[in-house]
Amino acid sequence: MKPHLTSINDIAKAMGVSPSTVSRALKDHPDISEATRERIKSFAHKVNYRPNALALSLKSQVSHTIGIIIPEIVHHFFSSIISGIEDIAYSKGYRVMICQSNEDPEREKMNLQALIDHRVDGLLVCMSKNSNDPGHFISAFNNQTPMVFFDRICNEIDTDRVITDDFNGARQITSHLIDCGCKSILHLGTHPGLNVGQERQQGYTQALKDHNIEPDPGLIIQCDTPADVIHKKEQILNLAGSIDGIFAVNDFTAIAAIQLLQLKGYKIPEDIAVAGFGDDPAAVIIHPTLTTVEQQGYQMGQEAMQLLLDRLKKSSQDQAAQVKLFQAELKKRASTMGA
Amino acid sequence: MKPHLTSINDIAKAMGVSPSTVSRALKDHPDISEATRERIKSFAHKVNYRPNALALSLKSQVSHTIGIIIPEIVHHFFSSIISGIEDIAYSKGYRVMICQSNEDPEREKMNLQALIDHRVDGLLVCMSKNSNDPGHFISAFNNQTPMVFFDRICNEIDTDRVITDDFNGARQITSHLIDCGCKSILHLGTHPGLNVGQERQQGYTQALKDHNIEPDPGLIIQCDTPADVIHKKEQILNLAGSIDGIFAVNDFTAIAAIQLLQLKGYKIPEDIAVAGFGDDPAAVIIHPTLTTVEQQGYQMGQEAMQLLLDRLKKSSQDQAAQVKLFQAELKKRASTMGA
DNA sequence: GTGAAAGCGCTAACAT
DNA sequence: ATGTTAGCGCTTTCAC
Repeated sequence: MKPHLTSINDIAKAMGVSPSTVSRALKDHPDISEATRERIKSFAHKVNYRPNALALSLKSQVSHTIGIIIPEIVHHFFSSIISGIEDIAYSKGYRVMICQSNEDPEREKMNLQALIDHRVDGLLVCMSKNSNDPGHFISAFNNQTPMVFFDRICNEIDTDRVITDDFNGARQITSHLIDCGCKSILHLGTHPGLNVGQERQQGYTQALKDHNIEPDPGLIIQCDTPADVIHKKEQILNLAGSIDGIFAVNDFTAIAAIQLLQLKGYKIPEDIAVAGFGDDPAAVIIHPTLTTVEQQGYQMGQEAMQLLLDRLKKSSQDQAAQVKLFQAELKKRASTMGA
Repeated sequence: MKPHLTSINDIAKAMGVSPSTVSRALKDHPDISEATRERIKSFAHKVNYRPNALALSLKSQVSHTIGIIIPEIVHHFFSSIISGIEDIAYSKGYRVMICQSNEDPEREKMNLQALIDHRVDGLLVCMSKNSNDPGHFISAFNNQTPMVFFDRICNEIDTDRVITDDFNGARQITSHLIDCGCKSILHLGTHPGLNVGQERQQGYTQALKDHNIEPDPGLIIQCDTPADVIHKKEQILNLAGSIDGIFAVNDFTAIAAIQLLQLKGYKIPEDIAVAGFGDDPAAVIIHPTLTTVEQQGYQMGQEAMQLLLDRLKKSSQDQAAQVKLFQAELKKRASTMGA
């Protein structure tokens, strides 16, 4: 029951010419006479002819489609990135296929395969949290698939990267906490496996050292979601009495911590100053508003797509890998400073 | 510099058999002898053979790809829907192409065209706000393109729909405001053109009537974004003294209103109770937590994809249009009720 | 200025 | 049990 959209062959038959003539006429090939060209074009327009992108891709070996692999769409930072990618892609005549890995390496692997099966021209990837083995990405890369990583990169692959300066952002925000008078700052951090988390933790540690504060391993907890905050609430509350600041690896976690602490009677920022990372929209909704650093998701998405396009233009592999580092701008808000 | 992934022809040549034998062997056709089958399969595996989805689609006239047209990805409700769609699609071997219209009818039109050019098997659509003329959707539908609308439907097209019971949700929440003692409720509503907005406004009006309150046209303002709230703050503040409740068409607008009113010294909910619509994550972050109704984006996405799959199975048009109405569950929170 | 033919990768009737 | 052929829709070289 499929529509059977009219093809070049249909037009050729209907007009008593050959398919090649139709093809040429439609793309204003100089060989075709003015008369036939117009005749064919107007007919094509009348029957609402549209070239079959699939056939075009098969023929030309270029699909004008790029694949995105992302942990999850429902996440302000990630959806902003997708939006940036999509806007650039759209303006350049590219379509995007989006797959979410849901932080599952198996699914990530299958997504990759499916996108390659669809012969995408290139890949934009943000790795899943639990990706222990990037083997599938490595072999795809070795197989000449143009790739650009964003946010969560793959260290083993030497290709373009679009990342936030997580180290510096964390260093800045931790410095800011210290400037606000914090002496004992808890870090709610993420998996050791995640580059972004590690960078942030190192930035935190560096800032402490910058201010001659000895980092205390007891003040680093692996806790990077609101659920984790609930789960580790005892541990956090036990520490709460002896700390005066918290730097959380992301805003949701920071917000969950604020809510937990407020519930127990702590005043934010008077008793404990709290800072997050990312500048999620919720950061200006929580009371007190959350000090954080802004991550430019939309722009990062745009940049990633642009890098991929550049890479597609040139002969793929033989260009040096570019790294676009986005500075995270500090947003000082009420959760760290008195009104 | 493209990789040239190995094709069935390559395998055939390498093994001294015909392409059709390879094709058959790979799909366990009974005609092929155990021996050749295994020989071919293991070779294919060794060279990492992967079928070209483009060729398959061109041949079979089925792309196993569906198109999504959505106003914007960066929006919790919409990204949840996409996630639901993607999960079902993925599990059934479908890929999705996502296009955002950015509420621009022109772009929406081009998106539609591009997806059709790519020969998607079907379309999942949430119309743009400013779509005055749904002509392009109508002609695509008449041209047999399977379509399912979600959230913002197209009244002119008789096909499957997945929607929230906006009327009932708004009626419930307005009733709740009245139960909380509100006598004079301001409605911050949306464009007259949007079905969802209209339904919500009618639900609001109905609830007032249910309680013998005469609806006051002066208490309905077109204001459906935080930016609108800023823009119309004078108007809202002028009314603030004489109202005791607000029902906003969505949560962001409700939150912006709360923030505006709090800034001016109003106590929520004591002076003015406020309710939203959608149960955005921010609803439990704002203080006081926001009373709202829950919209099940993820489930709606799943359902929409399922309807489309059903539609693809059958002979397209000749089945009655289904409507899946999701009830919006009332979430009573602090913004309408004393602690 | 236009047509015929081959081929992108794959499948399926139709041979053998 | 395997090969040949044609064709999905399109482009492009090569003829005429």
